[in-house]
Amino acid sequence: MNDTMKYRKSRQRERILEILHGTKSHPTADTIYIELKSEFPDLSLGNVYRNLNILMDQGHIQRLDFGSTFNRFDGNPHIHSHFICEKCGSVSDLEIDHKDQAEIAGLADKSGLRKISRYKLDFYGICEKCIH
Amino acid sequence: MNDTMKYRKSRQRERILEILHGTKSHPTADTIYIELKSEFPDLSLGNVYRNLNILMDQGHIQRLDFGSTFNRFDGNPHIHSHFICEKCGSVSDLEIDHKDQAEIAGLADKSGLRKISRYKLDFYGICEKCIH
DNA sequence: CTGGATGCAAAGGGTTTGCACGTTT
DNA sequence: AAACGTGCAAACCCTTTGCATCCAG
Repeated sequence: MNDTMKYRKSRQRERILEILHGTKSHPTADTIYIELKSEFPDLSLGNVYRNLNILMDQGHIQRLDFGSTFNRFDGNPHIHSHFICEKCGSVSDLEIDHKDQAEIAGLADKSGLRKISRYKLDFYGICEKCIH
Repeated sequence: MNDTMKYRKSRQRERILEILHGTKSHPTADTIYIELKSEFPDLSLGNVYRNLNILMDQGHIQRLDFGSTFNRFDGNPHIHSHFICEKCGSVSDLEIDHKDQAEIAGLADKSGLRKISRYKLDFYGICEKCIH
């Protein structure tokens, strides 16, 4: 898949993107599938995956993975940090100052000859709900 | 699995740990399996996985995952950063100063009520070999 | 009309697991 | 002897894919 391919419009794909834009929960493919199943009774999980891949290819979303067996999807395609609760598994966005981001990017440059294009910084712990 | 379980000694498990301690390549389970197959002709891939899980449970190694379909394993159980080549897929360790590490850990604290226990910072790009 | 989009079901592929046998303590 | 370790093969589970059909442009 690459961006020279052209995609038609599809109601299912539009709705998937809308869902991802309308939530901060970073849902799994299956969660999206369940949510849309009432709207599109014939919807198949395979098609959700197909459309998620197309949306990634179009640069509208990104796939997240934190070591679990399944992936999560994020309606924000730009690299940003996440906080993963090790108790309930929830994933939330984590804001980092631009200034700090630059510092982090700088760290990598210290270490050699590689050409670094991006980094991934995620935090793990116990979320506010689970802490009590 | 938890640390109240007791494990016996097993030659296969010892060798898996030796291999992980003796390489910087962060091999996959399958790579370890292939490497040990000549030494233990009856070795099964399932047993490699079982032992990798036990070694993780014992805190001797860690599992790494960078979004590929398969995991890699690291003989160094302590959190540290990696560099992943987006062309050849190789994974190498990346040293970060203690001072800088403290800074990164501090970033997370700025952002709220969560209890953060660890972070994961990995860099992606093109490695020295692939850059030419 | 042409070629992408979909549903369905099957296939993929890494990882785990049940079972009977082997091995450590 | 008791219980963990192993090989083997099957099962798991998320994800992808082949195919016939449907639908957008």
